[in-house]
Amino acid sequence: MEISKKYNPEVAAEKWYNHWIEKEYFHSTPDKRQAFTIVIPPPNVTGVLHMGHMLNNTLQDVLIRRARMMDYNTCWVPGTDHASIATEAKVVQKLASEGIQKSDLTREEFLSHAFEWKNKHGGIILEQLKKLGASCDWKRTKFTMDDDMSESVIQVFVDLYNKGLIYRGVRMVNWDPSAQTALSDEEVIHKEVHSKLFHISYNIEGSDEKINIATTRPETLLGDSAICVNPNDLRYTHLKNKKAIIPLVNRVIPIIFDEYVDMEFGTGALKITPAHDINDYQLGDKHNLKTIDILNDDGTLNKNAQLYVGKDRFEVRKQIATDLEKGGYLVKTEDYQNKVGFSERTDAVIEPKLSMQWFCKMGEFSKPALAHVMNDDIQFHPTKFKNTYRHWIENIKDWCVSRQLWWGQQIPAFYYEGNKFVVAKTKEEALVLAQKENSNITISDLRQDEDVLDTWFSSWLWPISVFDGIRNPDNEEINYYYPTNDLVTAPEILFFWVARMIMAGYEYQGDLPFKNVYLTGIVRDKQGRKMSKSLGNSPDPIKLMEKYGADGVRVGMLLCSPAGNDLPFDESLCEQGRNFSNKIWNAFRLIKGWEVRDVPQPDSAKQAIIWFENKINKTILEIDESYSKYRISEALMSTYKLVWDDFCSWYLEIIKPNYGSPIDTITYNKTIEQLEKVLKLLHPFMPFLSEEIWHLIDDRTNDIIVADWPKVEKVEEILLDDFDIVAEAVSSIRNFRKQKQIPNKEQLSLLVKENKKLYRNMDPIICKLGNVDSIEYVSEKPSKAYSFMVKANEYFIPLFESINVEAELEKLQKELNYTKGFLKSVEVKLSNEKFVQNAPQPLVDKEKKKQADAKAKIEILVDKIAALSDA
RNA sequence: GGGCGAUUAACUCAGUUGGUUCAGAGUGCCUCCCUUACAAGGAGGAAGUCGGGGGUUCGAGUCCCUCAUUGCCCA
Repeated sequence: MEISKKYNPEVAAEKWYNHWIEKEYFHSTPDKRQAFTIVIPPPNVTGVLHMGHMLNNTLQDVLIRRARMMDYNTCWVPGTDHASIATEAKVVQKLASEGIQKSDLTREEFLSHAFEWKNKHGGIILEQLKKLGASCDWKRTKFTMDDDMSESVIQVFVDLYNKGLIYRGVRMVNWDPSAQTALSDEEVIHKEVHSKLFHISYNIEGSDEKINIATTRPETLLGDSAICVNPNDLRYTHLKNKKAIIPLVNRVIPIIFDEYVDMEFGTGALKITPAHDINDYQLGDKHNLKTIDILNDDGTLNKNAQLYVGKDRFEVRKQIATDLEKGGYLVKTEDYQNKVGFSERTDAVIEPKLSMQWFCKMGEFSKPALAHVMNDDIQFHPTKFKNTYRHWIENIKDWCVSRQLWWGQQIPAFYYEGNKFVVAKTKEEALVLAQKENSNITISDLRQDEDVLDTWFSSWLWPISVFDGIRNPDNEEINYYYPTNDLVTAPEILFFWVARMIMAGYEYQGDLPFKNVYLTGIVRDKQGRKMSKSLGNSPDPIKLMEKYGADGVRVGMLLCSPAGNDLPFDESLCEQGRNFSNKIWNAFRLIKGWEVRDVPQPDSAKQAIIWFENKINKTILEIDESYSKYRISEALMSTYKLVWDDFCSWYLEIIKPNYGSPIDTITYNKTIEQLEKVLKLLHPFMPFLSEEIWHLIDDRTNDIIVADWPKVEKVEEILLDDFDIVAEAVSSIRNFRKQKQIPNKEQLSLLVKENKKLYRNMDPIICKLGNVDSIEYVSEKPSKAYSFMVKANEYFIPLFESINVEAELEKLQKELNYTKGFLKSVEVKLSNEKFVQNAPQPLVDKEKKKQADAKAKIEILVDKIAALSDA
């Protein structure tokens, strides 16, 4: 069979993915084994695959594939969320391009357009994940607005309402005038902006005096209810009981006193606009001020403003500044930097707005959510996020769960007789409740709340609702798969999502939703910028996979992504991944190319096998350790080095038969055995390549995807140390060849003066790799020879030409100086009484041994130098 | 403004409860080699006063204080 010189990933990928699906390896049903569950962070239906998804889902796939090999019943549930604001915006936009306004449609008509859009675009990311090799249980694919999922959401809303944990109330909310909906605090991004601070003077009623205030939002003065100063501010004490007159509209407002006002800031006088600023609102509440809302939902001014009615808030800001100046009210304008909230979805400037919304109380929920993270029932990786989490939970505010949109679950509150309402799963149930109040009410009198629920109000139930645990809390699946094991997500949504899932988990299952939370970094470009569509700095993951293979990209992503650290992405990482694929491919090609015959096994091969078996066991220990700490990049690096350095560079080079010669059966079989172990370790990282080679090794029906994860056997550390000595000797011989320009083909002899007992079994390895014809142990150093040392032992390569005495002396002198320095540092320690007294005994003994070793070595070096100098 | 991190080689990062001369890995860089698995490769090599300053200790990259720089979260 002819095997291509380079690995072709595309063929293998498609072939094996289809094979795995056919064999239903990804599909899980409860059985006797232990479950290992991951729920995907549902990507948004509007999206396409980006590098963040690649990283995130590669990690999940690695965890799930390893668990599968460890014989867990693995279940990775995929799905998407409906992303109400983003999706509704897209649908509105699409309709607009067809000349249809949302306002022209009924709710039902709009939703049918939205579902049509979702059916067309909603599955893109999941399809793309298949290219990556994601081993999700596709039969379980969920969408947050599937009927059963929506039912769960509504059920929870009703339940929490009945428990008194959901209420309706007028509150200051974050209003997105572009999407025309309220947002939760978490959806507001505060950004530093350059703005202007306007100093405006208000006349005092019945006096010539004026009072100056400073504001970044002069247009809001039309909604002012008071001016507030600090009672301790001597500049203003005389204004008690006075009133001020709002410029331009000449409305009279009181001057009030409150220590809230910072005397140092601006003029020390603050205009109070309770309808348009959260702090002002609280002050207004305290002082019983009028609330004058001057804005329409779209950000234009309404008739309460009296002036500029119908104009946009930003336009008015410019206009009013001019008008104030004309009227002599504008004292000065200065440049100012402040933070302004923007909508996460639409990037519109957020308007604090008073409105009637639904809220979910967080107080009780937050208690278990905090406790179980702090006591590590739920572990965060890396742990540093516990602090951030605690800080947020401890300062949590009630969650605004209503959105003024149509795309989502409509709030199951039904109004009648004006503002009276009942909350129930269906209109029919609502009627029953309403009729208890008034038996004359008919179903047509009931009007359902127009608003929908926040998308996160769906997502927070995700680990439960995908197993139908809300509607059927005791069903077989939820009992089997819940709690899930690992959650892999971005720190950005720690509060949005992770915290709330924990709350929902304890509320509805009385248990944690997952045991481990792996927080990934953010994928950035080389310049450290976040990857975004607008910057166009994100590579197309599909193209990357075409270029480097899915395995190559997976390795590239993981190589540099320690948990919680940002990942400065560079294509060269995928290149490294591809090169690694190729390296493995060629190692396999080498092995497969050998003719196998019943010939005697060389000693070198025998020793190499013993060594590599220990080496691989040691590495498996390291890898398992790394996995248990969720140090996935370290697990990969250990695997990478095992393959490249230990297996390819050392092991294969040792057992490789001479060109044209066959390999003996024992060595060949052992080598295949080692290769198979290596492939298993590789499988979570490189599923396609490992499966491909697995089947090229042997025509077989069992697949590596469900093979057993290698078990660690005993590690003989001493053998590993011995090999290190051998390796060092080989390197020294290679160096010597290089210096003397002696080709590898030319055989050398090696003499060893053994000052410390060596394990000679591995000598054949030195012969093989160094092309040494014999190793002779001597008690006297030969006169004409190149020499090097490994530990305390001296090695000599006899020379016919004379050696370069000067160079040799220099080399020896250098080593002598180093060793003397070393000895000195050890002796300083040992002569320090406090060290000898305080340090643990084994450490002191170690130091003594070091001292003795160094002394012995110095003696040898001094001898050698003397001998050379004489010559 | 409040909180939490980070700062180790040119780059990205390890460095476990302080204890071998301890400063490490991968990549990149430099030298040599198209040798019969792989040039997407091989064999070697150089590279850092562990951000600055103080302190605790027999001993500090590791613990404490402080300053600087930087990132994230929240207001």
